[in-house]
Amino acid sequence: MSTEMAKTYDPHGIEDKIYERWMEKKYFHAKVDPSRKPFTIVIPPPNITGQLHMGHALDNTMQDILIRFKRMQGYNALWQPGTDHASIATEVRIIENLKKEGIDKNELGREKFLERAWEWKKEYGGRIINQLKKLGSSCDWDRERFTMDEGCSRAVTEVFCKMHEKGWIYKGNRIGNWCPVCKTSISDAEVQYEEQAGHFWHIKYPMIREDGSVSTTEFLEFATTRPETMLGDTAVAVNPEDDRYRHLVGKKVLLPIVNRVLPIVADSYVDMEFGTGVVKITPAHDPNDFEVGKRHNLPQINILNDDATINENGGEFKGMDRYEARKAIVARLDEMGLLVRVEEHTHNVGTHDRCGATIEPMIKKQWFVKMDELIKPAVRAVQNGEIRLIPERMEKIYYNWTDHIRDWCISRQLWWGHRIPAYYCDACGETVVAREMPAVCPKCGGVHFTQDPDTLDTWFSSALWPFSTLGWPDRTEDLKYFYPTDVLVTGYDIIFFWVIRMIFSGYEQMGEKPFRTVLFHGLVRDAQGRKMSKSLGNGIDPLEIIEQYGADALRLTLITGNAPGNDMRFYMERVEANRNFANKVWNASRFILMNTEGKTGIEEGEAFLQPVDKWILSRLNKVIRDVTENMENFELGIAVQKVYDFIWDEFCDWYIEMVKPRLYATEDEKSQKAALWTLKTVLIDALKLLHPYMPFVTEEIFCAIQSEEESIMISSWPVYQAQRCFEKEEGQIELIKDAVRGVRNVRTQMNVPHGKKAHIYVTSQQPGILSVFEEGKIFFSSLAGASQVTLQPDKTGIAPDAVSVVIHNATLYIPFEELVDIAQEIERLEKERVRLDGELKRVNGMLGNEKFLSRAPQEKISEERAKLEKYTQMARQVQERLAQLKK
RNA sequence: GGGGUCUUAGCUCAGCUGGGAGAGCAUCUGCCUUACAAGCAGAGGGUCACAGGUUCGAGCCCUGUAGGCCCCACCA
Repeated sequence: MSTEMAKTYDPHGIEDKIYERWMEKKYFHAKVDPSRKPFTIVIPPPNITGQLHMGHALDNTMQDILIRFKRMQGYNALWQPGTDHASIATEVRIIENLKKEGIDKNELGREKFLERAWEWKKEYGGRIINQLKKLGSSCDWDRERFTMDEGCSRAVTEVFCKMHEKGWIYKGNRIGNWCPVCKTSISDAEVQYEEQAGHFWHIKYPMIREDGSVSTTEFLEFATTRPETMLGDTAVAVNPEDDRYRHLVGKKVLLPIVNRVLPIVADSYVDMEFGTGVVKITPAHDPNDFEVGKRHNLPQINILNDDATINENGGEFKGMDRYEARKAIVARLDEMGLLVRVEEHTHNVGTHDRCGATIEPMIKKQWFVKMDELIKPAVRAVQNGEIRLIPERMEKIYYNWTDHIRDWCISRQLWWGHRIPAYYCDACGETVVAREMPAVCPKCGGVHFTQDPDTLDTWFSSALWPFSTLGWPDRTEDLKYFYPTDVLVTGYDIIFFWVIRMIFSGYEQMGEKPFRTVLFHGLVRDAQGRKMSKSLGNGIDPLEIIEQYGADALRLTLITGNAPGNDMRFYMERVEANRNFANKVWNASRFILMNTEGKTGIEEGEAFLQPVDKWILSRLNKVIRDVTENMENFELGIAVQKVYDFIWDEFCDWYIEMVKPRLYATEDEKSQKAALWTLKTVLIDALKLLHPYMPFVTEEIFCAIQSEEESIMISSWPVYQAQRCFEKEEGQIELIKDAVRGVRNVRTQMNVPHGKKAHIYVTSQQPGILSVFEEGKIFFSSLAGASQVTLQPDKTGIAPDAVSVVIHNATLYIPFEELVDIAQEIERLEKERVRLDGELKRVNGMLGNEKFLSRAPQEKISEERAKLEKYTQMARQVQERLAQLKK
């Protein structure tokens, strides 16, 4: 960068240029190095279909902050990147595209379809990676992985086979969730319940008499939300305790339309209080009924095709769509006089989280992972603190899931994904699960096999991500060195899909946790607090924000102003405010650069530090300590807030303003060098503290301001230094600041024009205080409009109508030429008196309380005593002044 | 039905282990002071939802009430 820095910071061009340089220099690359401590984060792999959205931006900003922080602290920091094949999401997109070309998936065939999918991956898989780069993400791109690459696929097969050998993966005929649009089964976690307005149809089935004839007078009435499922009814059930129906148990009713005879069974599942206390039982299309059916050995009659049209078991309704059939069946029942009434009814309907279609419970042969044993170490790890969840409340949500866990349905009737390594003997049908296609059937000796057509749930491979990306199942050096990883950063919305599954997979396959800490964040919502969604069109594109305001401003916006794990609202005003901060940093740096340019021997300045230099160094020192501590506790927003306040308030608004006169005065070279040295030193450390959050602007300035180090991102993190702690000077400068603020305040209140200077008298009985002001005289002329500063023990010679400012141990007087409104001045001092009286009352209340004195910590008591002393002293000064004025 | 969470300035939110209520934006008043008007200086504005309790001391801990949001379960 040239000495000519632009007046305002423009991130355009700068960001891309810096990122390219980082890449060329391989700063992101981490290699195994036993002499250094590793720090590892694996990225939640974005879908190859994905476009960067605000959720990604937040997630990756947090990870980048942690990685950059640790890298600067000297850790061998690895951020392992990659992408997810996202089986169903991608498959849906490819089918859509095929449709546009008029091609049907099934006609195309599996092989050709997969070719298309890989082409898609090639074309779009890198898109989101480039978008992550725009954000500044310092991932080790040389290690980029993909859930379906050779290594990850091998890991998947390995895990499937191992768990099958253990008996923890099994194939079962069970009722599951079927998506009739995607034509695949889905796991419980993928079902999203939506409240929908529907109907409650009250229907009655005629009783069958002892002699087998159908009663025309006796009926059993019940209600249903899905009348079409009656085609698959195989019983009606009542509660065994229900006196109304007890005598009917064992008798039969006639299922109208299909004329099937149904037994009346007793089952405690039926709630007597609800509806009529009678439930129709459809074992093939309802999970509860399925269980009831098993208990009573009821037949299961599947009435649906895979596309949710009625199959041959539906008789005359065959071929109709499920909802058409519903209408037709209701109409028929009405004709038959069996429809009692229809009620409006809102109920929860299960939908597929990908396509929104209403799912149908169906009995299918599917592969499952048995969860009861697998989950145990995962629960224990969180209980005993081996894995820490942040914020802590996530633990309860975690247990809430683990306590009610059910077996995980992992097979999907899709083509894009890891194909299940199960092979069926063409001759005898024997199932062989193996890492490769078997040569000979162990049962019949047959040599021809057909592989299971299904693929695995996309989360099956992501569950292995923390170790598959490091080389597992091979015992690689990377794996030994970087595993377990340190932090996982993700949204709380995928705790069940992903986090828990990684944890149990880590323990099962690696015998160890996959990460030490899980840092959860919330959702980024729009300014009205609504979820950003395509359908609402309220999404804000992070790339547009970066284009307009820069990545640094976006990052800061996402990281501040909300507590960990909470949702946040995204406001353009906040982005602007943060862009302004970047500009503030830029301009402060520009100022320092302008003043240091061409100056030599600045480093000599350290020997001639003045109190104000020591004050800012001491403050910086404490900020370094606090910020580091906050970051180590993952309090990222709090940490950066402190950096922000330090830079803007203390460094820019106070320190820089305070040293300006020393920079402009050339006669005192030592003082000037001390100021320049301090400016540079504080700026560089402050930039370092800020770098994880705002990597681009800090790098640009860092490179311009110094030439010793080639990049801020590989510079070392500032550390607290005991010798930079200057308590005395901190106290002195705070006193000066109080006085300056006081003077400014009265000047504004008295409407003194900005250019008008005034003589300021500082009076104090304490010589020590006067000497502080002696050194601080200059600040009053530069910051408080003083024409002259006079120090003296009392008010001798000061105009009686001078305006006064009371601070601790000193009173300042400002005589103005114009007549001062005495009444107004009295009012102002009265207000001050009231304020001080309030403070004194509070302090005296505490110190007058026996119990406080006996129980409060000593430190707190002496703190309050010091305040008592201070306020008493100030109150006395105000009183004295009031007495004078009222004379 | 089970669980979580929120209620703090006009708005959006911080407030980490209990010890004198904060920020950004907005509002008002002055300033183009040679780093920055994307700025500087100053000001106003809060019974920390309500009611109890614990404590020397509560925005923070406990109990209850009211209202909002979310997750899980899915009673046909």
